[in-house]
Amino acid sequence: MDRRKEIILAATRSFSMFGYKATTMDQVAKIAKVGKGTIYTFFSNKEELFQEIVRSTIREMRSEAQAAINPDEPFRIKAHLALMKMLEFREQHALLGKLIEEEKEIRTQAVQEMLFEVEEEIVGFIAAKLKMAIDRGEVRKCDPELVAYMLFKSYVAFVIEWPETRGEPLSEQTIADLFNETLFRGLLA
Amino acid sequence: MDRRKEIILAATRSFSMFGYKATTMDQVAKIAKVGKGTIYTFFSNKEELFQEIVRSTIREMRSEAQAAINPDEPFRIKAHLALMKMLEFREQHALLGKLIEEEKEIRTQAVQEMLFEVEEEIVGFIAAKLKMAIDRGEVRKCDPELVAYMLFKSYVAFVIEWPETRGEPLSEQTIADLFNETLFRGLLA
DNA sequence: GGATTGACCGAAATTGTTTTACGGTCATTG
DNA sequence: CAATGACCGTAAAACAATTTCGGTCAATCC
Repeated sequence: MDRRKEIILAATRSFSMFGYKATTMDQVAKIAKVGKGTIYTFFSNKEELFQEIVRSTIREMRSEAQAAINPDEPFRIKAHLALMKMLEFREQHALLGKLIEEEKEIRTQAVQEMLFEVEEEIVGFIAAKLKMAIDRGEVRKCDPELVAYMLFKSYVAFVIEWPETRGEPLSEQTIADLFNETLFRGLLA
Repeated sequence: MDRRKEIILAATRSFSMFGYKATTMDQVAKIAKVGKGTIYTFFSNKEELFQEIVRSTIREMRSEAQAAINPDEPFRIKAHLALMKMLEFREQHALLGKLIEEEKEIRTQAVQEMLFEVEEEIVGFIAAKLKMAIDRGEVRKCDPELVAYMLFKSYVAFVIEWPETRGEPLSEQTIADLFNETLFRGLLA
């Protein structure tokens, strides 16, 4: 049995169930059935252990997004599916869901930083697809980073914030239509 | 001297300097040079006094936005100028600036509610202009409320959030160009 | 003798208690 | 009878006492 893997497994479960702050190194050691000192032979501190785990979750999210799209489809379809998939992942995945909750309620610094990395990954993913669409002439020339950022923020606004403040969520079709008739339309070459 | 006016003046100064929570009714009474009980003959409680003041600030913001635009200009110009003006007002105005700070740090409920009204005012303002543009055939048919919401959220993202996370602010020209070439372009009839 | 451990340390958070401050009232006052 | 400020109950701040936790390292084990 691989001690390092056991530690990561235990920490993942604990972070997912209790969040970053409420997870103690003693707890992780106990679940992983190792001495607390052993953890520190693999990870220099709690935050590094945490970062490693979140970053592997981010890679998982990227894989799922990649798997959700078909390279042949137009950019607007790819962007919509990828954004919806990643936003859903962010909310549904046990670890990230717990972290979002913790950020809202406790504002743990380490958590804020990692959720920012999640955001960067999503924006970066969309920016890369957008750049490809520009290169192949499907989309007009524009700053992919800025437009990807706008897409991300707008999707978050409609998928997450709108239901929170206005009560009723918007259907996925409504959101897709809205973007098709405004932003994506303006992007067409 | 008008007691009611004096009270509003005193409360405005106090809310602007110390925020909602840190303003006490004793403090307001002292500044206004009235007994505390007198305040309660005009306002039923602290929150109502606060609401009255914020709502008058909102009207002030609307006036400034209205004054900043020319009815003859195309929607994209009006929307840009109005959004920039209102976002600037929101950040620069002593009262609203203090409230934004208080919301971030203390999350006072009464403050959250009033800042939500500020947001609603901005979105409503843009939605109204958008509806007019649609009626006069300048802009394609769309849901004005949803598109105005997207505009607001995107502008906040670029004007306020981008500089906070990425360090460097974007020039107003960069922002205007970005929207002209994407969202506004997609809206054209 | 290198890997593993958990008792141990100081800092930081939590808990429990006392004191203070505050929003709102209302009997008194001018 | 409009205006006031002492007064009330609650809620928050302040303080003290206690516990918890991240990280270390001498002792232990294999």
